[in-house]
Amino acid sequence: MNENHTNTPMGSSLSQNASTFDTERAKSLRVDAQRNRVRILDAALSFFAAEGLSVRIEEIAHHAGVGIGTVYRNFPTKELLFEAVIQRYQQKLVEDAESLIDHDDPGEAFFHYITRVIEGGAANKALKAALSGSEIDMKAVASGISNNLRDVLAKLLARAQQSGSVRADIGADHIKALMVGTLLAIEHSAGEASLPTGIISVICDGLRTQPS
Amino acid sequence: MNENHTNTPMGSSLSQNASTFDTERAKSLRVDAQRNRVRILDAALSFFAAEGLSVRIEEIAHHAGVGIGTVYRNFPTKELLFEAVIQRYQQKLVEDAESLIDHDDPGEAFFHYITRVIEGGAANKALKAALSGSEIDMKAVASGISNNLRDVLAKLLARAQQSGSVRADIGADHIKALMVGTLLAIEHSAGEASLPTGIISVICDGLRTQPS
DNA sequence: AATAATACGGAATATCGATTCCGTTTGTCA
DNA sequence: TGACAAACGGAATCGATATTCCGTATTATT
Repeated sequence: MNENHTNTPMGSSLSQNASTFDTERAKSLRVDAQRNRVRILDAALSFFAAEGLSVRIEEIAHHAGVGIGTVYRNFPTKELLFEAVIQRYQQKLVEDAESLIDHDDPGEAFFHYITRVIEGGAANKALKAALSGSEIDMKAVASGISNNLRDVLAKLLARAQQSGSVRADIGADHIKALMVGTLLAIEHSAGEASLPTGIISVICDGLRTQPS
Repeated sequence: MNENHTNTPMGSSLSQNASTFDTERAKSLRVDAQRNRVRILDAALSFFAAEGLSVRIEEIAHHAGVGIGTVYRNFPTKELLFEAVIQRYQQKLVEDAESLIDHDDPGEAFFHYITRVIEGGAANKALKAALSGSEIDMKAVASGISNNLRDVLAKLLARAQQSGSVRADIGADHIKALMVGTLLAIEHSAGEASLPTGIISVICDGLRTQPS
């Protein structure tokens, strides 16, 4: 049917392809179609964030003020829609990290960043689903995030470690896993508003250079 | 149909009821039925642990060497079967904790316990599903675990804190959330065998009484 | 051993939600 | 403004599973 579906087994380059595809494609869309595409993405973001992957396409369509068919014309699959939504979020996270790389105090930058990501993502089921790779089998998304996020994280971490504020025996993978875990831990503690702070505190303290 | 379905909104006493129900009920079963019931629970445990809630009932039935109908006669719902499986696991966790309450070194007992639970549960998707309460909406299970586990955890924690080995600004809820998160963090890091150790280490260090 | 009471297996059914299809509507362009 | 292409909406289709049902087989009871 369509061209752009090489469905590469490895997802390394997929995120690049996908956004390129999306962007270029949008230019040749009729104005109403462009508007709808954005609406769909917005609706999808809020619903995925609030309820995770289980929301029905129909619901997203309705909230976006379009029919199901329109959703499918833009995103041939629920999974692809999800990917598109996550791509956006990922983009923000990465840019966010990049803006901190030149910060004066590497340690502060590092802790500031992971705290920010965790607090920001705590209420976002879409992000958690994407990070934890659970539900649906979206290897592409997962590794897309992995690669980009991992890179900036690695930089922030390395600087923080060199400055002596973060223990040296861990790597970017640990951080990534810990962020996912913390995110999910916080979700699990839904209710007690005070828990998140304590949990983040424990994690950060555990990451600091140990006294011994 | 059956009697024992008060479907209490609050799950406080549910776990007790359920296991009582299960046990007493079993006594009046025909011998072959008793055997099948156990087989089903065993099969369900291994499948749920390995693949989470998504396994098909048919698969569990087949592995247990019985027909689908037999599974349903014992557990009217997939959810109830899952609950029964989790109840067992929970039981073990609680007993495990209780056996450590009188340990000489409260701090050691505490860290030993959470480490053990996490390492033991790392490969168990059923436990993670139960703890994180994701997928299916099993409030009963979740709160059942919450209550029992929370109680023993609270005891272990209190003693560890009194002995000065664990920071005083956190509670059992934090621990529970952290355990869930760590479990999921480890799942996410599948692959790198070295990550789990590092992650657990970070958490434990973060929980220790801080030097400052 | 015969009968009743229980359990069993698994085909048939029910449900739920993603995805397809096509007649209708709207935007673009001459 | 008229004609054509591009989009639209949403009913109908498809697929996957949980769950029901009932004729058969097994265990318990006499």
